[in-house]
Amino acid sequence: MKEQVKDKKTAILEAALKLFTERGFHGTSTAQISKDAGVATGTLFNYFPTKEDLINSLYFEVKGDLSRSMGKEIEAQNTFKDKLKKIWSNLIKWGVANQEEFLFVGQFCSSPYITKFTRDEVMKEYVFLHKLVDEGIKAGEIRDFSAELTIAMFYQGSRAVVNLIIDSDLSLDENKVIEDGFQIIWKGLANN
Amino acid sequence: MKEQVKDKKTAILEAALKLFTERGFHGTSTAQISKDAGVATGTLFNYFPTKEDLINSLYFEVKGDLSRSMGKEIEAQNTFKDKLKKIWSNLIKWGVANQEEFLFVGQFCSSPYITKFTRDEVMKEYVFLHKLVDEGIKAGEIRDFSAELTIAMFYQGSRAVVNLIIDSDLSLDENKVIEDGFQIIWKGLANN
DNA sequence: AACATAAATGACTAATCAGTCAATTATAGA
DNA sequence: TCTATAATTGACTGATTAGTCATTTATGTT
Repeated sequence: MKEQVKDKKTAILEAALKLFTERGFHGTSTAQISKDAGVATGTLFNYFPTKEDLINSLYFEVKGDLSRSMGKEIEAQNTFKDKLKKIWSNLIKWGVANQEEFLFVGQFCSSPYITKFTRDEVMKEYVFLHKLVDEGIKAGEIRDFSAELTIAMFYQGSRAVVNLIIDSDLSLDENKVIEDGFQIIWKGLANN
Repeated sequence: MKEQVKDKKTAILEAALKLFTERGFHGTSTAQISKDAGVATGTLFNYFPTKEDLINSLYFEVKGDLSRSMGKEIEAQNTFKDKLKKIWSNLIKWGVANQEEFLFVGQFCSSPYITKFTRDEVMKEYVFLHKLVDEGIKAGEIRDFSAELTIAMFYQGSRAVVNLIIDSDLSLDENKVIEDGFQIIWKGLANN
């Protein structure tokens, strides 16, 4: 794929991300996306046959980025607790640094425009978290609740913290609330 | 307001709830809402001057219902922990029993179609939770993190549990996961 | 029954939508 | 430079949209 081609495709995806997040799927016209991206309406449909293809591609890209960020530097952590803490701060820092993407994922994770295929593809990238939690339970590091419940509480907790940081005025100490949040979730999950 | 009048208004709100949840704000036409509600398109605009008025009324109603359900039988609980536990199970049971409403609130809580006025009106009903948490902190029942963080973790945790119950097959023991979830969040928040 | 008022109707409109396609422009190899 | 192919364009279309309004129907009072 040539230089300029990639630029246009990227410009379309970026414009779509911003507009979908601001105004939703049906609230955003393809004409508007094209205009924001600085391309003709026809160009959009060269890269994405339909509007649904566009949002599915976008969802896939964003979730992939989140997944990669989440897993960064995990190997370098020695203890299970440190690994979980790293994932916690990775998740939150990604959300704060990529607020549009964070809101987009929140809005469209259970949207009917995201196909089962896209959902399944995305899921594959999160297997490692499930594995890690299973290991943590087996090793007696965290309490033996279902891994699904554990992951859901952990993930939603991290989203709660991001929302707090986003909504707050600037006086809020970001690192403190990340640390406090982890204290809460870790104490909740840990074995004793 | 007469009997039949209320019926039509209610029918419109119910149809709107279902369709907005399924297909989003712009994805749902007023014609479709009217048709589902069994009224003429003009009738909808007698009760709600614009589509935005409709969704704001709906949001207000649903959030009010959630708020009232959340606070039920709190006075009957003796300890702070029991009060929090009651709120926890009230929140989750409301979500499970009102899945459309639950998804609607999740989708539209940060939507641009909900006005600041509606948001502020809704907020007023949640003051009591903030007060309760403040009291709990003062009494040394729960740890001294910011009330906002505490409430956010608690609320998102309850949503995590509802999502789990909704998505799961029927083999999942609902009461068990409510209880387990509370164990996690309570251990996380409690002082020692 | 006669009247007044309120509620309900659906055909209608101007605007906007996703997606098409014939024509144009840019790129690259010989 | 010539030719072939790929990328880009935007005017266009049939379908759909939120909202209007003149008219009809239902309700309540005397």
